[in-house]
Amino acid sequence: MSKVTIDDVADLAGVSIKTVSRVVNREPNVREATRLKVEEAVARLNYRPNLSARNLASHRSHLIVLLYDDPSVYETPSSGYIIRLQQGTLRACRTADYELLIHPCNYRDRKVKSNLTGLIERTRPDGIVIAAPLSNMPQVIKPIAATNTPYVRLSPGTRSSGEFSVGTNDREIAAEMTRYLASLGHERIAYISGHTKHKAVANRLKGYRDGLEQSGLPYAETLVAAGDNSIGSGAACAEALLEDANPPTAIFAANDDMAAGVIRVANRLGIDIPGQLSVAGFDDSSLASQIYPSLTTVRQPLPEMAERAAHALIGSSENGASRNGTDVVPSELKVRESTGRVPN
Amino acid sequence: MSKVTIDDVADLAGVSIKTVSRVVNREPNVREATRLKVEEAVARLNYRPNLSARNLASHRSHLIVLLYDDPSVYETPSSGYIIRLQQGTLRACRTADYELLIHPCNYRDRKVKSNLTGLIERTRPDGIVIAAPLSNMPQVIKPIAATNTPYVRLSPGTRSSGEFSVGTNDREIAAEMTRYLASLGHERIAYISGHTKHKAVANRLKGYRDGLEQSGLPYAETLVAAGDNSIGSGAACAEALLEDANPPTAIFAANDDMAAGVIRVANRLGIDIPGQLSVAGFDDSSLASQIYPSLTTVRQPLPEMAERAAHALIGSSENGASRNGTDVVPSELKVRESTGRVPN
DNA sequence: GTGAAAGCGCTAACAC
DNA sequence: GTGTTAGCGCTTTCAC
Repeated sequence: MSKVTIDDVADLAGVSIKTVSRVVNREPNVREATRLKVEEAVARLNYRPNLSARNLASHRSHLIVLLYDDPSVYETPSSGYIIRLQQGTLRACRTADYELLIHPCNYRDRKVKSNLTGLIERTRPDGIVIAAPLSNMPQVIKPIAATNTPYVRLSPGTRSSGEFSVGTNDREIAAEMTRYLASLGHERIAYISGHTKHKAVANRLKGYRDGLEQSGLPYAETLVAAGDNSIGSGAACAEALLEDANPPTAIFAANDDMAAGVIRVANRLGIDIPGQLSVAGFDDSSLASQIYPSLTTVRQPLPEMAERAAHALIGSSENGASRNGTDVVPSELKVRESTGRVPN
Repeated sequence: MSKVTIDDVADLAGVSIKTVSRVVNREPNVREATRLKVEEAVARLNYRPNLSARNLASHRSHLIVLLYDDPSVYETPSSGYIIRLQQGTLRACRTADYELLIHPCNYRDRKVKSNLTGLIERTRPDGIVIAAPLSNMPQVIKPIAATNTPYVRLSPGTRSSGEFSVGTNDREIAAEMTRYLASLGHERIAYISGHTKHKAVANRLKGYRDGLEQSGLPYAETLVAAGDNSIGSGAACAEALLEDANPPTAIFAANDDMAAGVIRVANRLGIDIPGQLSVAGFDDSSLASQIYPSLTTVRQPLPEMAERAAHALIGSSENGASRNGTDVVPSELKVRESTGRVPN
């Protein structure tokens, strides 16, 4: 294995190591000819700067941490959710020569704080991307903020000033889905809400109400059931909703897993989807396109959101320019087989 | 944020930095009383050694890389597969104070080699866990081996001497599944094979044949279809198998996605599962328990396998003792709703 | 524009 | 058992 160091490159190029450093770090004040010489030497020797040496000297680690809820605890979030987040973050890291450290973390644990400060002090990441629902938990955010490590929150649910976050249009897209169902003739559209800890998910309920109103449909509490994001809770809510004397003709669940629970119950009860009942989810998890019938849902641009977050972090570590405000990357409706016209 | 260094600890404890280093690294030759003094100072100051400084001085990075097939390319491997691998690797890392770098990698890319050597030269990981199917691809293994970075292959499919790998009993468990189906009275048991690139998956076909033989059933080429691990290919194979004049009563697919494709086709064709057709998969992906009917499948101990692999790597980097041979962690049958007695 | 020297925080090798 | 001295490979001053 080649242990090419900056000295080797400097020797070959006939310059000082400082100049090599300048070229490698794309700093200004290098004559074009010199730059070319150095770049050629770098290529010839296949030189790669040593991350650790770089970090030690520069107090920058070229490391980004992706923080998300530990799926091993309750099997949520779903693996697809995490993988898409990782993909986006990795994309940003790769183009900028940063590495990604993943850190699933259980917010219910008493030791979250020491867990997080330990991680940060050991690895000194240049930035932390915090996925929902951790992104709106004080016990997660506060220890991180206390270390002065830059971070970006994903779908924090609420806006807060002085920091940067990336979200999507949860509320608007939930309204759009509701209007879409109404446009199919549905008048009794039920809603299964998710975990209230997840603020962005809570916004979907508001969107549902907006959508009803925009469609001239009344809001009825009997048409709203409280799930907890799991398949089982979706099934339980569906049973409760469907045994009503005047059952809904469409059910909109705040995530795909719960929608899958609805489909499961409908299958068991011999209710045809979408003939007798339309079902819509949220997330476009891998499940959504794989189950039968495939699920009409909302696709969140998770990779893009994570990529923007990581990109902002990398930018601020490179040139100190930290952004603030909230970037909104719009979600989109994915209409599939599980929704159709209201039965007549 | 505390920037406590080893000097601060040494000062407070009234010893030299070397002694602090010894205590922190659990090296021998420290008097118990001294050790306690130092440990107290470490706790009081909340000292955490700086990873980069450590790495630079010791040529060990306390970093483990998990390498797997890039799912963004063909949506395989499934996200559940990757997440379970990550969980196991993380478990090993966490207990030993190592960090995990994830590296999805596209083996079809011409630049795999420079991609991998670049990663290794930049981060100098103490070890690499290589997931299947990358674990049996020369274009992946060779560049890694050339860098002398310790690695462990997961489910390499074939054994090779002089190195350590962790696998499972693919062949035996596939035979067991086949015998299980036979024990339900099935005599026409079809098999849908997966990607031949994945050697461990190829072993499942051998297991299927073993199982038939052990059950006194003949092997028939017409009952074997070649899929490519995708849902679509499972569906296509199912259609081909089921339109036969004498169709199978059970279909065993080499992975869950293909089994889901079979179920999909059966649903469309109005074939009842498991009443008229039994379906079995392999992997116990999240899909398996979520679809209807839930899938009888094989659960691979992926987290345990990855954990053992990472653990071995960490051990060899700590004390230089590298293992070899193959550890086998057994898979187990998960009998669910999709299999039942043969129709009479 | 470029280079020389200092030092980031730690561990290795060797003294004591 | 414990401390001292050199670096690890880079970036950061600050000269030139």
